[in-house]
Amino acid sequence: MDIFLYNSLSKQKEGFMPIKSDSVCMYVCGPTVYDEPHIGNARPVIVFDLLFRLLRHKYGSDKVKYIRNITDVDDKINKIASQKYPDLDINEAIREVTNKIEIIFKDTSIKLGCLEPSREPRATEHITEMIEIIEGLLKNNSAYVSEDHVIFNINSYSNYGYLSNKSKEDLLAGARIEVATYKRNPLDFVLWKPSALNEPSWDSPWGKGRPGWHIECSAMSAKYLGDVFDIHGGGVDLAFPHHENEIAQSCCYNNNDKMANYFIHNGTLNIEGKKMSKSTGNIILLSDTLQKYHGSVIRLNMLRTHYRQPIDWTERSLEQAENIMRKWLLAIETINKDIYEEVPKEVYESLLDDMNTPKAITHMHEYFNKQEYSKLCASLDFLGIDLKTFNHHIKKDHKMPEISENEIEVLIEERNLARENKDYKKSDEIRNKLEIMGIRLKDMENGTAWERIK
RNA sequence: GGCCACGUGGCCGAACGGUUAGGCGCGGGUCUGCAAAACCCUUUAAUCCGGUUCGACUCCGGACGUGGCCUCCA
Repeated sequence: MDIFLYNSLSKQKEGFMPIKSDSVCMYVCGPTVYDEPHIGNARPVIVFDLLFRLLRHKYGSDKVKYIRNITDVDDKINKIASQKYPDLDINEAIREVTNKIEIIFKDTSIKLGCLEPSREPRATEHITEMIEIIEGLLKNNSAYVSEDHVIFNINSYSNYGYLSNKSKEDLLAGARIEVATYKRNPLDFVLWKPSALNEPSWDSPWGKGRPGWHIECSAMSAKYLGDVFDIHGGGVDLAFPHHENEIAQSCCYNNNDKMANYFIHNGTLNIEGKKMSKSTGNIILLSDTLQKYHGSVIRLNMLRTHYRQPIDWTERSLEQAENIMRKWLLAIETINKDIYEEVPKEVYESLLDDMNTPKAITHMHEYFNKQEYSKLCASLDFLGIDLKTFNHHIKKDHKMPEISENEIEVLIEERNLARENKDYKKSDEIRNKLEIMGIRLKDMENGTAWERIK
């Protein structure tokens, strides 16, 4: 059975055929490490982790190469670095910022149940490769030097705009771009730019400077995956200009008509019905959400929406996801989780069909209803939804009440004594008292259990 | 203004040219001293206007709405 994926190049679902029949190469645009990861960053991380898992299942875990870059050269980074560490040398300050954010990002990815990519190359470690491509583009007349900048000449690539379905004419017509004096054409973009003293810089044939945004992906994807590879992924907002420019650069440099065979884009994310936006403060940091919800809940909530659909990220949907998780967890506790179980057919086939996770989750509800808990468990495992640590998360909650466990136990005993004496007024008082403190009692056949409520 | 995606029941969210999606929530019930949990039952749909068709939520056109990209935010 083939994997079917929606290819942004052809604008349709296609059966996936890798270049080499027995292995797969995938490149995904990773984070610019200048600020703490937010919920919007989580979507591509989770979506492409799922694709990685799916490909590994089909082709073998050692047959899939997944490269996710780390963009650690960017003017936003410079700004933050000089603000945060005004006393440090700019390069050291930048390293402080990027190292710190990179660690948080990786730690967060793990909490979201994501496997580590095969490699996470940093842009600053590939300046040489970028310069090499830029030199080649100059030789080709695909680029020109102007006012110490190296600029890509858009007219040297006839297919420009194909991926994002834009014509050069339309782009020019709608251009609100302030035309920089060093650009011959407003759509031309920067490959290399000069650096001021307070900006990071590397030596180059064009003087001390730094790379433009797009060139790093062309350089790193070629280095680790080859001139043409199977899958290039990222958020749909990257299709233009980022991926479009990458394609133009890579194809002109290699004299190819393609960079990757499949471009896969995940949809955008809104928060409580409104556009996510840093400037208006409509943004949710993953660290905040992770304090309230386990990573598995975030992951399940993300996968309840098909990856190409826009998601409206709401507190309510998160609560729903958590309800489902709790329900499933209780069921699964009754079975032996250590018995290895292959991913059930219905779930696997749903995922093969352009990663239809909502459909897969529907099947999981069916398993639950039919009490086929081992199938449910295997499905969760395949989706990377980790029940074991979710389990711990619930138990951890129980250990951190504002009143001590001892005090709770004492009150429970007191209440049970009252119940035996049919003093229900007193027993209800105790129940209410605990409820106010966030402790809910459950009278089971073999005693009274309690749990923290939110 | 240009290009694109989407608009399903209280909420989330699929499939499909003709048959009940599913989940969450609400309501009712069983259980319980009362609750909670669990289980059972129940509820409802397709933004609007045309067209194609024996038949459209599903295909086509238009309107309206939401969102994305065109401004180095995934």
